[in-house]
Amino acid sequence: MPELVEVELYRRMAAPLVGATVSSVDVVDPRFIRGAGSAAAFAKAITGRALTGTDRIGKLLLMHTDGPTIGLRFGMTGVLGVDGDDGLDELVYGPSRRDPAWVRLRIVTTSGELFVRDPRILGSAILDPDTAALGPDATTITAGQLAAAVRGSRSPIKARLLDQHRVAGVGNLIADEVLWRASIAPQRPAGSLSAVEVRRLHRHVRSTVADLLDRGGSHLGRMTDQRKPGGCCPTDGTPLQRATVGGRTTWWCPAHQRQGARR
DNA sequence: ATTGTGGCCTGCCCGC
DNA sequence: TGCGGGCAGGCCACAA
Repeated sequence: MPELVEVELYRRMAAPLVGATVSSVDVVDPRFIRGAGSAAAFAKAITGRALTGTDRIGKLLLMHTDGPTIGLRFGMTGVLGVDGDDGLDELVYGPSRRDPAWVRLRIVTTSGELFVRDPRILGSAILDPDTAALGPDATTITAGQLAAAVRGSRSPIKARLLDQHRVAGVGNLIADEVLWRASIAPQRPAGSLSAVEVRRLHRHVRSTVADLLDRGGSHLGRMTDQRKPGGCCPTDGTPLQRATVGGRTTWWCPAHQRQGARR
């Protein structure tokens, strides 16, 4: 599913359109538009505007104009296309087909066309999204910021990583990969992590996200393909365990991600 | 304030 | 062969 990694790739696809002008907007499915105003109001607000820049905070893609900023969220199955070219071949948990009926939004510009295909409509488009509520982006989060996000909480550490208000950009697959690499059990109360563990977690958040960007997908981690019944830890061969943590399906290695605090 | 839960939305896959 | 149930999870509304 689109996590920070996919959305960053989408942003890079959209970046060449900066400088172009929006010539027309087709809200194919009005359910895709969130926030105040109707689909018609959305189209009217950005038609004729010049695209002035792209940005990304966590999983939120921002396209600035000389008017309102366009915010795009991709949910779990959303894919961005530019000029009819899908940048990503397939999404984990997303259908591999490319049914034209799943296109929910189309923005035509003087330099090319941008569209969002989202079968389940879990994504959305919104004007001038509230970005203040998002936590620091996982690609650049500092050790101090992560420590603040974790401190004093009884929530499972995984739930804390998934909370976009605390850390922006980490989704279910990245969270499992990070905790696996950091040798921290996902259900550990966040506030129970030692200072050493928090620093270790911070290093792994930053390095894992960078690594997954290099690999080109949040599903391309070292343990991701073992997140299935019968899957084993790539490091020590221990059968991975599965449970719901923070409301999400969670896989971890019971041997090297132990419940008790370590070191 | 924090923390947890259910609903949205639909394609896909398994078992009958 | 068709059908129903379960599952996937990002995000938001809502409850305690």
